[in-house]
Amino acid sequence: MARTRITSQQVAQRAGVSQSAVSRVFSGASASETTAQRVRAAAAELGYRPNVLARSLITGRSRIIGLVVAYLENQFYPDALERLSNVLQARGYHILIFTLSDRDGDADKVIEEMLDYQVDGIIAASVSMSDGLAVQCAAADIPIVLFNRGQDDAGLSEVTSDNVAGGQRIAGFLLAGGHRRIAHISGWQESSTGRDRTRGFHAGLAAAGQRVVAEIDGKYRRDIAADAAMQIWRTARPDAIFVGNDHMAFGVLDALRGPLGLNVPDDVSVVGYDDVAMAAWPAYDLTTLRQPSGRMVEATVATLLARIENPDLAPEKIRIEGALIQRGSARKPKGQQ
Amino acid sequence: MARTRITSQQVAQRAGVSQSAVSRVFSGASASETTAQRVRAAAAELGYRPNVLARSLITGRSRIIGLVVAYLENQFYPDALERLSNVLQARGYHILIFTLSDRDGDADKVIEEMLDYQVDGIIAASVSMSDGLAVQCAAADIPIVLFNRGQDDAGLSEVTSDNVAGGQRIAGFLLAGGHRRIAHISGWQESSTGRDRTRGFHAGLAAAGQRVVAEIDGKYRRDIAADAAMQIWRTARPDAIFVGNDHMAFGVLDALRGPLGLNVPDDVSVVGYDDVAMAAWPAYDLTTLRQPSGRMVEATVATLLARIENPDLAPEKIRIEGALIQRGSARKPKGQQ
DNA sequence: CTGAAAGCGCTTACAG
DNA sequence: CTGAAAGCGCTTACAG
Repeated sequence: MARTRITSQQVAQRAGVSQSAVSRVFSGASASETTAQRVRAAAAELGYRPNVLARSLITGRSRIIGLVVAYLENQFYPDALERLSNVLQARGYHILIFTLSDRDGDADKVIEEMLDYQVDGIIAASVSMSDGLAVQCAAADIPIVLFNRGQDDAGLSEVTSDNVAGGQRIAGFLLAGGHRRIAHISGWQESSTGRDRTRGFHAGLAAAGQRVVAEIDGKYRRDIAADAAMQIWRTARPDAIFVGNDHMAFGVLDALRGPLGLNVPDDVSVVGYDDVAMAAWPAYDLTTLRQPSGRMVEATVATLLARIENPDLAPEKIRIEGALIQRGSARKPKGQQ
Repeated sequence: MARTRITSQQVAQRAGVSQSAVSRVFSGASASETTAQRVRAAAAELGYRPNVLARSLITGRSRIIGLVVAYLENQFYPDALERLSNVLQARGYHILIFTLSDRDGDADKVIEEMLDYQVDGIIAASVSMSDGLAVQCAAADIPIVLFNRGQDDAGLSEVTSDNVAGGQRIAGFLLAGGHRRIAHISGWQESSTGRDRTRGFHAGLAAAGQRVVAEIDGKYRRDIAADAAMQIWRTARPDAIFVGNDHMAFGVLDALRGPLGLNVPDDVSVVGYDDVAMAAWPAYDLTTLRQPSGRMVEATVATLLARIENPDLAPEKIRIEGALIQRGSARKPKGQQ
């Protein structure tokens, strides 16, 4: 069976008009009402729909947004992906997905493939990228926005929460709760989010003349974080642990309550970062700093589409405030319920 | 700044060959070694990469696979999505994502949009589709495979686990464990997976002269399932509950252990379906029937690409066996540890 | 092996 | 408003 999609030519023939006329009614250009009706009737009978790829060849707009994702096991990302897709779909764009097989590394190679598909813009979630690559995209005039990751040097747009302020906030909260032996299982220190949260956290402790009693890089991996929790407990006996994201915090809670048989928060408080849906589930009931995924997605799409429509716009660095969500995994400050 | 991608024409000029020659070396057609070298050198200097969209216009192959997804909050799907993307990417295809905003409903509209993008094939995960639509895809000669969903009437490919056998297996397991008041919070009964698991479960109970003491449709939603658990406990006092998927089972466990203060499995056993990563986490430690996501993905890609490359192939219905994974949420049969 | 030419399915000036 | 024509960036017979 041959692949036989209907073309505008065939519609034109059936409607008794020129192919250009058909194109005009489907691209919203001017056409008389009678022409439009005949074209639409013919198209409906034939089941015609314009070939988006052919259109994009001439318009230079594919209406495809390339999305690089990793860490899909961290609920924050599927959630963001779904939101991004919905918002973009509503605005007539679609997402072409690129996953990173080996964690870091070849974001660059993947972006080259995106360019092959003539994407109108790129969203890189939880991914950094080489400066050379950023330059290449700039040269090709493809707007990029980093989602939940920052990069100082390159002139890229980025949308993050205020991770430094968040880390600081958590330090203040733990201190106010009377914790004095505070440990940290950090987010991956090769990522801006990991570094910023840690930096803010340190600053918050330092402001009260304190410092962490132990610190290990959890690298955003559940298993590494769980091991880190065991080790930190054995060596430092903390009364609180700030974990660099919720995904790791769940592993930490499991390790603390399971193998170690500890009571959270009586023996030790645990605070995460993100406020993914699971953080509210009774099994974890995790105190955490919310990254407002919905608002981050809206900002991402807004700035990306704005730059697609107007390439002269400068890159933006957008920082969204998040709230501390107090649940049961951390002792609360006195005088507060 | 104008969008200025390099074209094969420019490479040809720089290399001192014809545009066809450039095309040949990049499409793998025959070319002399000297020509190939000059072309590659010129391309490298200019940063040329072929325009995939232009290529697909003439070859009739976009190397884009449309993927419809929903239920991304159920970890089974992001996991499958990541696997699908990796496997397809390795074979030179990429995924264009389409999310369903309102649960059921307009899978059809979304598929029309996919056709506009000239996708080479479609994977519909956790989605059914109207027969009319299936016919339309057949007419356009676009292979479709339903992932984790079946549809009897239409001549579509599908990849599922053996849900009937799975439901039956779980019934046998619970019976062998000495349970006698068995309840069921079913997977969505408008979906083939939900229906099949329930059917197998009923059959398994019936084979031992038993039937469920209570049953509510959880519709694959955590909150509905949690409410159902409360209601079933109040009205029927079951000693075991089979929940139609893991995602709901987590909510059921939270409801049983939290508000109801029950001990699982001493007061009541709980069994899920899927074996998502979280099922192995200590907080849930869920006994469940594994759907082998990796094998399902491989089968999906294999059958889809086979039909893309050879359109005469008939649709396949592939059923993959899953194992029962015994963990701590359900009492085990006597004489077994 | 190689170049000139036709053509994939559209959009968009250009005349009329 | 409308049609004929050029052209988007490629691939692929067709001659040579």
